Amino acid sequence: MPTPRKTECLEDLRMRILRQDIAPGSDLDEAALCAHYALSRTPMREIFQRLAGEGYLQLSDNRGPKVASMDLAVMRMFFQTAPMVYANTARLAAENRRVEEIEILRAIQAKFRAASEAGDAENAALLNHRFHHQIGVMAHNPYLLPSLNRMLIDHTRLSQTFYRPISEDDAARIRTACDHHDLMIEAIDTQDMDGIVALTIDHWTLSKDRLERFVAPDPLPIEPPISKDQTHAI
Amino acid sequence: MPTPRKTECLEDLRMRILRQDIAPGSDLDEAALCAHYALSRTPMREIFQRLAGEGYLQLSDNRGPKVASMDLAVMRMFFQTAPMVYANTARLAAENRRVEEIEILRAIQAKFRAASEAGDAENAALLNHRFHHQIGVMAHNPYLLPSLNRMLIDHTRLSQTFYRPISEDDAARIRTACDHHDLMIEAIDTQDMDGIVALTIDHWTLSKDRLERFVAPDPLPIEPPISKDQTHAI
DNA sequence: TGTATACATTATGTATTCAAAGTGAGTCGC
DNA sequence: GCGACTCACTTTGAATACATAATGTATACA
Repeated sequence: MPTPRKTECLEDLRMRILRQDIAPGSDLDEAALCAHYALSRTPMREIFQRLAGEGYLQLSDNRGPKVASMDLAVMRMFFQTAPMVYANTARLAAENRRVEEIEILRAIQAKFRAASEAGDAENAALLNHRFHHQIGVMAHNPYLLPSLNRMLIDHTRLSQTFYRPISEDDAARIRTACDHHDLMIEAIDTQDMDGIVALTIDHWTLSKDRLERFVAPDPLPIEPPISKDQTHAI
Repeated sequence: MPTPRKTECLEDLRMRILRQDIAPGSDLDEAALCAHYALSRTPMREIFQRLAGEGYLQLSDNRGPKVASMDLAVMRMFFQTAPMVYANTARLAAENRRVEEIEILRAIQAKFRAASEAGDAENAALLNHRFHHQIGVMAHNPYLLPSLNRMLIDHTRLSQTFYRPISEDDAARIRTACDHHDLMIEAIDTQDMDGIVALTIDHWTLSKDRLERFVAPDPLPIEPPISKDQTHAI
């Protein structure tokens, strides 16, 4: 393993992007990050390359790295693609999961329930991410996993406000979502293919409605508001 | 743009992996590649990082990079996942394509037809790759594209023998596949959603049967033949 | 006063050097 | 004679030094 600071930096940057602590579309300052994590430029640039490969960053030549943006055209694709990717990975997870992996999923869910019931919105969103990522791992499908991971990045960024209940109706939604997770674990455990697909669609539909309310362009758009990429509105 | 040698090296390594010129599962010699492409270790390692992000290579700590392997467990997933990914990206391409992109697709198809009719198996496989990649680009869906690209890497590696007709029956298949491409272009052009999905499934079914015949584990397996990852046979 | 060009400064890309970890061969002890 | 340990060597990771390209500012000229 390389220096622990490198791993730490990698994890930390991922978390900060997922929490929108670093805003979508914003530029990263290589020198500042090097100083902050006490790393030289070489490992820092390796981290950038890796995060770009995972979909967190975008790299272009002779430019600093930029956090993946979430413009309206992309968001439209997000809502169009998510149910398919989620349903298929969940089905594969039920098919291919190993018993020891189910315990990992249960452990994540326990933490998720605790965080969401405690009103810890930030950690709830992150643990929800880990829950669905674990399902992706359990699918044992190297082709679908990169797509799922990209969906989850934006899903988690969008859901930053999701677990911060405003109305009693919102709180009820969160409880339902949490119960969904338990049911999903059982369906995966018993390899109930039809069940897991139906549950996943229900789970998606629940969050979809609320997520759509928070869809907005990047906080401080870098590109001009009207570009040829944004031909469709949501 | 960085030094042209770097771009050249990146492209060349991709091609060599797709052609199975570098076998799946084999290790890459950093020093040898640096010498060959007249690059120092820093840009070469950036290339490795990037290729790993795209799914061509696998990196692990304190080890040389390894070409993505194609063991039986993975191949099973390949055949299970491909129709879904292909059909969905094709449908999205028909929906979201821009007119100027169709011309690019036609140009690739012209070259593909020439190569396949000339019996140039290697270039036919590579141009087929570019054709389907372009459809992926035209889908304008950043979530699905990484999955499509990973599928295409293995599809192209598997199909190395596909365009080298043995029987007249094989030759007929290739002609059919080529005609499919033309029909697909038209369906995308006219935004015929149902048409493009049906065509894509047909196209997949055609190649599937022949691909399955060539499924084999890595030429020189590094891992022992029986590992806990290979619980399923095809 | 506006624009264009040249120069300075910053930021990005590459090469080299240094450090640490893994690997293999040889030898010593049992 | 077999096994384990040590030392040398090879390979990988990190840091620094160097080169090149991009950007912004200032000045000169129209």
